Amino acid sequence: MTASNVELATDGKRARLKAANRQAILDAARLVFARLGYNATSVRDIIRETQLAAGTFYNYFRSKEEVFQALASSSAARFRPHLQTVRETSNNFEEFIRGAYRAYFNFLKFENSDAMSKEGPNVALFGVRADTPEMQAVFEEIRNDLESMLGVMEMGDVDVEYLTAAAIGIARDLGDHMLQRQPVDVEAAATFASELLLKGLSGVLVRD
Amino acid sequence: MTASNVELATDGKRARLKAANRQAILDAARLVFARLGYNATSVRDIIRETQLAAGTFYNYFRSKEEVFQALASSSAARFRPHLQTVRETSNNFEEFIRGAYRAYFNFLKFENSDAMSKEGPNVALFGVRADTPEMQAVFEEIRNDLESMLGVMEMGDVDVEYLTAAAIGIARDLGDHMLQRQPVDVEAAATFASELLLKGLSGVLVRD
DNA sequence: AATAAAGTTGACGCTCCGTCATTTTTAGGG
DNA sequence: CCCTAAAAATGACGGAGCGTCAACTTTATT
Repeated sequence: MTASNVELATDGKRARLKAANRQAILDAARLVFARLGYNATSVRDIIRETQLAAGTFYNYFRSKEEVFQALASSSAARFRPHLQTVRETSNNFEEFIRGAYRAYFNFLKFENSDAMSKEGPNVALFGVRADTPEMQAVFEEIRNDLESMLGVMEMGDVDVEYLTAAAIGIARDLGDHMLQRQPVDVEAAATFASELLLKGLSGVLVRD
Repeated sequence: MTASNVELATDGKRARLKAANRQAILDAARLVFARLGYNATSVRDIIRETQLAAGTFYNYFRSKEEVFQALASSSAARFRPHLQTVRETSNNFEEFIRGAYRAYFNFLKFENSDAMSKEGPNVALFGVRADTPEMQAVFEEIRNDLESMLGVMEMGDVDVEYLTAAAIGIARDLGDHMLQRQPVDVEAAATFASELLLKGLSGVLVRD
């Protein structure tokens, strides 16, 4: 290794190119999935959109599914900081719920504003039917949030797993319908979901 | 045509065989989807499970997608009578909601008890990401139910489309989680969903 | 029995799959 | 600067699935 290690950020041409190629494949996949729909897309369609050869694809991903999962994971990873901000700035359960729905619907709106997917909306996060570790992590994260915030309050008990599932189910389907309306009204959807869940919570609480 | 038309139900060997072949393909598809998962299944995998030749498949369906949609439609069609019964035997909004969730979760339990799908549960109805006309019809049906039942009551206004979306979203995701628990407790899930929605409704009502 | 109509069949040309031996590119020591 | 080893890219290859179609078989009709 040379004494003066000038390039710190990129760390050699090798790694730089590798990252660039990987990203090129991801970008191409995103584009082609949007253009043809996931099912109709072939690995060749994706690789053809890049400057790379067919075989090179398999140096980076094992299959079309794996690229999709990588996209889904990255989507979930991009969302997590938003959720983190909401968690930090919320002073109570209600604020957290409202903030989380607003953050998710906003995220959905912007993720879907660039490339319109052919097979329905929702390239992003929950709408997608991929169960990547990253997505499960978001589920667990929300579940933990709900659990701790409800625990702090002087309230009865509740099936937190079901509550989380319901909260996410509402987000998914309401999100789909929100995106189909013109113009897309994030606040309206967030308010609807929040009110429903907050009031509904009183129905599923079991007093000790 | 012969004067004495003995066979009324089946109406000739031609039609009988056609129906049998179609059903054989559907059965095979259901089996193979469950065995390999939808994405990994090929048309050849399906046809190989029958006594038919490859080309024959295309006399009945245009693609794997179309078989899947047929299965999804039939699932939705099987569910509709259950919903109809609930509608007829319910005396008020609350009974309808409780009955509908119970009916759906029950349906889900039995539809998934025979063949375990590999790529997650939910071959049935909503869990499936196919938007067949038959499925949209169920959405509209529920939407109409909610609209008319809420209209009859002396209550405020509500965004019925969003309410329907939320109700179905809850059903979908709660249903997934219900199926993963041992033993599957339909009543618990139905109660949870019903209480949540019924109480939640008061949150999304806008007084006139 | 003869003919028409409907339906089945499997082979065909095509595309995509994932692999792999070969070639090209980069890293780093002498 | 050069030379070797490791890393990575390449595209051709065997295998499989795709949807079609001309030939064939089965059913209906007169």
